[in-house]
Amino acid sequence: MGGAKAKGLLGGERISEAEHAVMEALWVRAPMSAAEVGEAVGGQRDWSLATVKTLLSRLVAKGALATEADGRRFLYTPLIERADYVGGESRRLVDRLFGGRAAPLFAHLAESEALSAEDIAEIESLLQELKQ
Amino acid sequence: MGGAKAKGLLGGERISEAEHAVMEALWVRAPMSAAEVGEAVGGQRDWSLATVKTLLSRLVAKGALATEADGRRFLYTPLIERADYVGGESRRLVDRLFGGRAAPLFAHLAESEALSAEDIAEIESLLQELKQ
DNA sequence: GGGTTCAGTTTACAACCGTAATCGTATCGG
DNA sequence: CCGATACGATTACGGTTGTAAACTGAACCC
Repeated sequence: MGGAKAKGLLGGERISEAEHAVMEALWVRAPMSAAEVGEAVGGQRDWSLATVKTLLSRLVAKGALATEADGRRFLYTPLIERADYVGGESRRLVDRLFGGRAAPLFAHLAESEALSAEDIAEIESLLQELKQ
Repeated sequence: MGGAKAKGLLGGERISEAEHAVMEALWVRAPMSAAEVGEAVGGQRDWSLATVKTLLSRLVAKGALATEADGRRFLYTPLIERADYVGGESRRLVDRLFGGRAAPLFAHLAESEALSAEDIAEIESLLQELKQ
């Protein structure tokens, strides 16, 4: 289900951190107008509407968002799936810091107490599934 | 073992990706001169020595490296530990993409086949330790 | 001891990022 | 019909990053 070959971003353009916040809003609900996106991210970041518009434009330019005209304005919709983005970023980190192996990442998270009891239980059951 | 209070980078300066490659070289062996670092990273990136020097200077400015005079040149040594850097970056990713929970990260890595059989075995034994 | 060499420092410069203000124009209310 | 609005597009601008050349001063070799 998606992620297999869907490369996303044409040419390997990367999504910046601020842009990512905009994507998150649109992954929650889409399509949305610029104003709606501004309102949606308003809780997290303190951006002027102008800033949101700039980010939306850049994301469209990067091929991460599609626009659909709705009267005099645009509605924006993600062109890449959150799962693909998240997977890509995770992989990048694992590659860059752990030589592509996930186990050391796990060890680090565990060591730094970033794992809650629920996390551990959850991961355990995931492992059970994987082993089948 | 380190990481407890060793904050690293003064003021929260971030290490860029290119700079990180330099840090990796110095985490493997330190101290090293600029020329030695250039040689060490030569395999990975195709940088001119000038580029390496720039990166070293920036890292010193950021408080990530210490310099020690050795005749007419400097020897560079990391001021932050790799474990701290890696831990911080991992945490940042988990916070940004998974709301701070590590389990979904694993779900993603698992789903995207980023987990090898060894990874799974290794994580399993780590889990056993954690549960004690 | 004067040129060559080597090392760090300064300067460069385009792309990208965060953050916006301004501009131009289509629309809407009166 | 006209001014106020609401939008997207254009322009801005300082900081960071990647990548490197030019500069400068010290050390070393004839």
